Amino acid sequence: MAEDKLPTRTEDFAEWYNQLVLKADLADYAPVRGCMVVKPYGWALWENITSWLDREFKATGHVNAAFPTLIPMSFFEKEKEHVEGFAPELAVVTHGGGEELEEPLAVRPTSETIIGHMYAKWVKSWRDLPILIVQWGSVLRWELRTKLFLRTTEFYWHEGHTAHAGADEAREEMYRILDIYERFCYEEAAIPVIKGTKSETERFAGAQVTTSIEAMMWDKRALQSGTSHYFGQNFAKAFEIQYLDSSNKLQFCETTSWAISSRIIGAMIMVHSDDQGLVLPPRLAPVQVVIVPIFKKDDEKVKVMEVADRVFKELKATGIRIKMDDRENVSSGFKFNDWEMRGIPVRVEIGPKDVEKGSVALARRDRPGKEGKTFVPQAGLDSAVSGLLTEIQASLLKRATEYRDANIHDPKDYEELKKVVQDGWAFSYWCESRECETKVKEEAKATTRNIPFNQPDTEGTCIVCGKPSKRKVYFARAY
RNA sequence: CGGGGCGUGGCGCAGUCCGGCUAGCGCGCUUGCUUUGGGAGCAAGAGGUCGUAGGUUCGAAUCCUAUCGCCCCGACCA
Repeated sequence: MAEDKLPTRTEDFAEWYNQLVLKADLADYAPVRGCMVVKPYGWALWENITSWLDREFKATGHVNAAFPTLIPMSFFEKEKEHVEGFAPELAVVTHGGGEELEEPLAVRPTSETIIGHMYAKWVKSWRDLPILIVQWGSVLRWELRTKLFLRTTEFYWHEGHTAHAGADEAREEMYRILDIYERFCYEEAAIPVIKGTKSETERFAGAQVTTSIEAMMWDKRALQSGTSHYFGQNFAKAFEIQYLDSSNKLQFCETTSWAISSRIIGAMIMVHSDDQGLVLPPRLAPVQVVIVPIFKKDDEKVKVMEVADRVFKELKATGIRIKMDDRENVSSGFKFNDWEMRGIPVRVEIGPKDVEKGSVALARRDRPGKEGKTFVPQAGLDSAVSGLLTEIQASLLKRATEYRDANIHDPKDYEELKKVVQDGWAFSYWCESRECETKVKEEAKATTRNIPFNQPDTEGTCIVCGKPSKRKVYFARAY
């Protein structure tokens, strides 16, 4: 139950986030350290996310499959960078059936290794390619500091794993997926993102190229919201994924992998939500409209409920996800706050006065309180509501985009860079050397987010060392 | 692992220094009546091996010892 107020975002952003997740009924802490329980409301939101992505993946020729949770430890040894990257966060099963295992089994932190092993078995000929498989499930990483949705020991995601005959085709796959992720963020989550390439140090363990979409949260920190990797032949060589090409030569495959996780829910919270609670984009909201009937006496109840039931049916018939709040043990005021906490985009209030006037009160969640409330006629409500949902969706994206753009800076020199990344992002030329990147990380606590695909035509000089440099990068403090 | 804090009904806490009688308070929960257009009121209830295990004592939430767990701050990550 959402019974009292959240701390404001300005007061304590971290605590605002923690309480919001609990009070909006999205998730709860599990009895296991660092793990969360995704509650039905949170899972419904996740299902809306996954079903959109699943449809897009299938539309681009991908198929779903499932691989085991347990992976032989030895698999991780096969790719040098991969093992170095993941060894510190592996959970390992050492016993089974009361006896110690001959070979310990890792609980998958990601599935490149076991899938690579299987692909090696399945691929013989160029005719077997490409393989375009997506696995939906969860993985486990032994994180030191956890936070609901953003970083938990176990988290939910999809991982796409593809194998191709040529490097160009594999690279195209990586970009194709990143485009789907981008489209998801803009069209569904109403989150503006920047597509780009990760620096060498920020790259996925074992990848040749890692691309990402980066989003700015309300506190101006960056959140990597999706990634897509090109492995070249790294994993193919480690796992011997080979095929005979059309001229009967033995070749290594080119592979990719990519993911969006339940972390995206954290992003939606930190981009859109306000001091009243959760704000959800209408396209993903599990409940888009809630009806709150208001009455005192029994005769009022009969009249109000008659209208409320009719409105409910009319709206439901148009395909809107709608809920009737006919609880009688809580006050209307409580319900208003309760649904605002849960982020329902549109609230329809129907009271005795509305019955008389043939109107309803429409409240939009992106403008909380009385300001967002208008009175509209009951006639034609379905189009008014669907119009409002569309408007809210667009307005959230617009607001987030303006906020982000207003907080991306172009510092004149290194001193200014160190200052602006404390409360925003810097977009600066960078020589792409590890030294300059490390310096910024150590002195400003900001990392390179990505080198965007869209670059200015001009060239410049590295913000850190002053050497000529061709491309600009985003520096930001990140989650 | 290093530093700081905390374990007492579902949640948040008081009580611990200085041992004492039926272990309190707020929120939530249950039941009833009155309420309901921006977080309702009254009344009556239910609910606790005081993290765990030893010890000291006539007597332990309180003192001693051990142990477990959790949270926050520093090095990794979707």
